[in-house]
Amino acid sequence: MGWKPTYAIIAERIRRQITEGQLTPGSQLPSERELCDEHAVSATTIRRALAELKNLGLLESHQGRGVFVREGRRPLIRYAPHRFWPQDHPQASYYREAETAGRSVDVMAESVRTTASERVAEWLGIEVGDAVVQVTYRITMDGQPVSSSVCWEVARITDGTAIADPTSGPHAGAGLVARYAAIGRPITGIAEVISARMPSTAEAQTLDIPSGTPLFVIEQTAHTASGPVQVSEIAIPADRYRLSYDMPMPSPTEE
Amino acid sequence: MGWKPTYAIIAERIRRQITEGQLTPGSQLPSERELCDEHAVSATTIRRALAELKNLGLLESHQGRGVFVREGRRPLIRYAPHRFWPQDHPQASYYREAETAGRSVDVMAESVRTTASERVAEWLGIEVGDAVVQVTYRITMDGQPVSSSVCWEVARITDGTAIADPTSGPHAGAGLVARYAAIGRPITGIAEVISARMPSTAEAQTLDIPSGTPLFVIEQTAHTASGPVQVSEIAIPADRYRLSYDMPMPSPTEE
DNA sequence: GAGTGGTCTAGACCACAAG
DNA sequence: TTGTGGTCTAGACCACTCC
Repeated sequence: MGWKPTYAIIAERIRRQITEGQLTPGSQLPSERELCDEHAVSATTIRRALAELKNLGLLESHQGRGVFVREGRRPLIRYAPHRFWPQDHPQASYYREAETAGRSVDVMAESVRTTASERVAEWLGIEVGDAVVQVTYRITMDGQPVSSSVCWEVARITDGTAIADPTSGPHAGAGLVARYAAIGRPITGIAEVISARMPSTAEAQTLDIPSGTPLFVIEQTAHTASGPVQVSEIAIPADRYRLSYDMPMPSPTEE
Repeated sequence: MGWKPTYAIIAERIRRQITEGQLTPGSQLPSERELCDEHAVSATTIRRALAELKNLGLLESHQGRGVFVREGRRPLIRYAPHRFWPQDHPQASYYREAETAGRSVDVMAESVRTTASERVAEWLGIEVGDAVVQVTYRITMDGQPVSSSVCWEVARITDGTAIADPTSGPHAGAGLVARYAAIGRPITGIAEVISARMPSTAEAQTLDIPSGTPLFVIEQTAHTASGPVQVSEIAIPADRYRLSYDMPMPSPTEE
């Protein structure tokens, strides 16, 4: 029962060196060859031990340079539902989040006009093949990508209005509540469904996700009185954000 | 640029066999030795390819038996804030969730009286060392653990009331809103902060988490008019639940 | 060029499951 | 007993980084 494989023992040793401060964030570990001698095991066993710790997000390796103790930036907090409210400014909420965190934000957005897939059609309550405006976003803060998302809007509703193209015009960069308020279709509610999974290798690459870090996937639906008008699939590496939801209870006096 | 390591190519091949239905959920793969011959590579390379897919949650292996395609149960949905409302029944919400999913639920709860740690004290707005009631829950559905949580309540508030011990008395098994309503301290709001990370080996064991599945960690705070009365740290394997949040917007005219 | 991590090989031994 | 996955070894070659 008490037995542990060698690689796990070594991983535990190194882990303790990190938590006890002998290995500080950003510092470099001895090379794999040196670790082999130090622990008197073969290279594969050392590699297996290091792989465990990389998978836990404690180490990161760079080919040709070495293995280093990861230094984690504090995750931002994504406040809901506050983030959706256009308080003083109608700007999209990540601008405020970056500002309060003292980070510089960069947004890449591309919009294309396309037709609804089966999934999007059902989600938006329209027919397959109906025209939709699809926008892909990629948001980086201080050069680090923090989210990538795809967003679909019903073209029939926004066509000919000031918000027809989310990436240009007077309301570019505005939050969705402000945008739909501008065309007289106020958002009545937003629903989010959160899942978490490991990123694919492609996602890990484009979002610069260290191994061992999961991905939040948020399916967001914005409703108006006449039905959903915008849906988004938002991917956020879980080491960049925490998701906060504030849920006030209606007072029991009127029950 | 286009080069991929052998193990990645093999992993991709096997992955395609799964997505295209040649390997059905629950079915067994050829043994590692057979796969070596089939793909003309060494055992380590095959193992590396299988490790990738196990890490993605597509495969699971059992020593002495073989490697199998995992069959995933559909994740439940945890509806917030609805789940907190004591609609017809004051029962805790997982009972309803299990019922609608047609699963049998089993709850293990243990309460102890202890003192507040620094973290819990700050969280609850009390002093370090103040008396708290700590409850640990472990909820299983159809024999599969779906969450484990630790919950702290301010003893000064509940002492001497009908809800002093959350695990016994007339309100055992009731939701927190119902419980605090019963002592005349209605919950005015609930806040949740969600993070996701990979489980530790201990967590993976007790929650029966397959490798490659992250863990939701929810920090939940229940507020009354006079401040927080209960905080919980809830751990949920991300393949068991999706987290839904419904956020209606107050209409600009009234309410 | 020297040192680093990344990949791969061929083979050994072990623990576990099933007939 | 046979076949399975799990661990480990010793050594090779490659790609990358830095001097």
